[in-house]
Amino acid sequence: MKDPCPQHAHRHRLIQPALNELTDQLRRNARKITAPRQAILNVLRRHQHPLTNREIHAALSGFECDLATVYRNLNTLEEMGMVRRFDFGDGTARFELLIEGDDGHHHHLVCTQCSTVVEIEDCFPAELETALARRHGFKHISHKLEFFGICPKCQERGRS
Amino acid sequence: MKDPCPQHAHRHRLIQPALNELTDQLRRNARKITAPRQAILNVLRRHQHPLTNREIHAALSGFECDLATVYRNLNTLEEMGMVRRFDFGDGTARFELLIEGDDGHHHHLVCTQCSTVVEIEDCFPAELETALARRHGFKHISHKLEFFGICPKCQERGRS
DNA sequence: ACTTGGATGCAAATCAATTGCATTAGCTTC
DNA sequence: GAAGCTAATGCAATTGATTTGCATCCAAGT
Repeated sequence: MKDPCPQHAHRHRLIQPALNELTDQLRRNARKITAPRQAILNVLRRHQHPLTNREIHAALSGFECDLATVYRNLNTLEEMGMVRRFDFGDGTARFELLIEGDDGHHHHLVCTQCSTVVEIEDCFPAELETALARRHGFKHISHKLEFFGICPKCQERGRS
Repeated sequence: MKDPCPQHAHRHRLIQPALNELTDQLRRNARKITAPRQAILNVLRRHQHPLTNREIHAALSGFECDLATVYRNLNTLEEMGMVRRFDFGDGTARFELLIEGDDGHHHHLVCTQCSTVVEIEDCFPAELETALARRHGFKHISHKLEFFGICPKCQERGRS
């Protein structure tokens, strides 16, 4: 099978979890294995970069389900810790499938012109974050971090 | 005049720009000095922490203007670089007045229970960001970074 | 004072996301 | 394998933030 998403070939982690592993996770969480659910997981499994609800809905190959069902499922999948929600500040949430055992913590570099997404390995330094929490007396601290810029291709286009 | 916003007394930078400095900035940008505009700037000037359009609209003391006007003004003020837009991921934008000459770059620590906001001095290390941009060939790189956690007061409340 | 284009008010439209409700269909139990 | 319970779904309507069309108004320049 060829890469389902060539423009995101630069993504590092390209493990495709087997579908039955995913359904097992559902079972363990006392969730029913429904057709929409499986179709959605299949889409997420094949496109391992942040997808909007709408994109997921559009990518449901063959099988159709209501957009509201996609929204509902991504919310429950997030609660279950099977997907991670990202916010690129454009008003629509994006989701990525998580690999079991991996908390999926990572960030993105997004092109402000063509929306190309690169997965980033860097993260805000943990010791700074800990110090920050202590300094202000906060507990259970976390962060949202995304980078924005102009990708190489759009720089080319700009010059032409 | 007492602090207009006691629960944000921990905010460090509490310079209140004079209203006429702000109107000067408008003039320099060929913007008309209108009553709604001044009222909005006045609100931002008095409450130097992130405010939603709705909050700003509600805080317009005495003077009333349409909510759409608030939205339009914050967009133009953002274009002019007089305010900075923040996104805490709750679906509504927040704005802070910028001090002239300061690019206003900073981040926040937000309580996920009571929404208390603390301004943060830390930032993602510039050298890491530069390296990141170079590594992926991106230009004009920037980032969005916000921290979330449980504030001291809510920790108390939780225990009781 | 006169003119003009930006600014405003008001209502309607968008757009993402959620929700109420009747119906359907997994999954457990017998 | 049928019965029963409840989650899950489809569909339509709703919410909430934000934008926009349009007629009117007014700040600023001449």
